[in-house]
Amino acid sequence: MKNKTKAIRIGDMRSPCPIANTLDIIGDKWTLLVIRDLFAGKSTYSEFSSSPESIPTNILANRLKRLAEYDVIHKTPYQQRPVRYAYQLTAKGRSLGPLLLAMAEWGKKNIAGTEARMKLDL
Amino acid sequence: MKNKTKAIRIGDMRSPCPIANTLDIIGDKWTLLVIRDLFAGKSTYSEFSSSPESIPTNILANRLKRLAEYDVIHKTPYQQRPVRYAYQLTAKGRSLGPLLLAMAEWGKKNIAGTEARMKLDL
DNA sequence: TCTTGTGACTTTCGATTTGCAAGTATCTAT
DNA sequence: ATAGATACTTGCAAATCGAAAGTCACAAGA
Repeated sequence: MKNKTKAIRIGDMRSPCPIANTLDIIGDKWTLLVIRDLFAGKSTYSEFSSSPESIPTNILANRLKRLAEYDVIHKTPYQQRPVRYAYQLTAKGRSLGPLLLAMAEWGKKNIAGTEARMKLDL
Repeated sequence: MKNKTKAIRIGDMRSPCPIANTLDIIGDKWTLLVIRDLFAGKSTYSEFSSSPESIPTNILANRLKRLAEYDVIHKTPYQQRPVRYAYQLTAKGRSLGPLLLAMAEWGKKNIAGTEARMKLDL
């Protein structure tokens, strides 16, 4: 079976620029924090919710949906009765490691008072 | 004289995470496109405006202001009569090179139809 | 069985941000 | 005097955000 992930349609792109198109997937205040949590080993809705930044639940649901549509993460039930879901990074998602690392490095060097309390498996 | 750039106040941070705090400066659809343009050698308001993504002028003004406040870029008049301004990356801004590179690489590898038409001096 | 609790969302709705269009200000050139 | 360029600012409707409350499925305890 084909995987049914959404691809950005070339005609709908604001430009062919790889940076612009990447921003259309992960360019906002919250998405990369969810990705960070996934790299930190978190995988459930409630684990993401309990991160220190307190992402609103509706935003979290929206971002998880978008990331799944673009095949950056995938959602699987890890138990029945009651159904519980786990989100995991796809290969595409894991390849965001260097980007996340570059961002963390920049923040640590350039923003006073920042501190990495979470170890990421980048 | 002291430089009067805005620092993120520790008490106002949503968390001490370097990634979260970096996102509060550059985490949106447009900011990194302006940074990209700067790395491509552009420096004026009209040059940013004429990029293929067509950033709205009010958004552009707002982002340039924010980036200057956080000392990522600085604005200098490059001529009088009439006054014309040039924006340039600071050292802090130039150190975003690796992040931009990581983002461009991810986009090229993972989003079909993207193509780098601009060469950046990262 | 009734009630409480947990996980995973969805809905509501006021506040904020976006983005298109038009307007302002300064100065040069014709 | 009028037009054109650069660099913005303003107005306003539409989209998005975000805090809080509600929904749904199931489990476990009283």
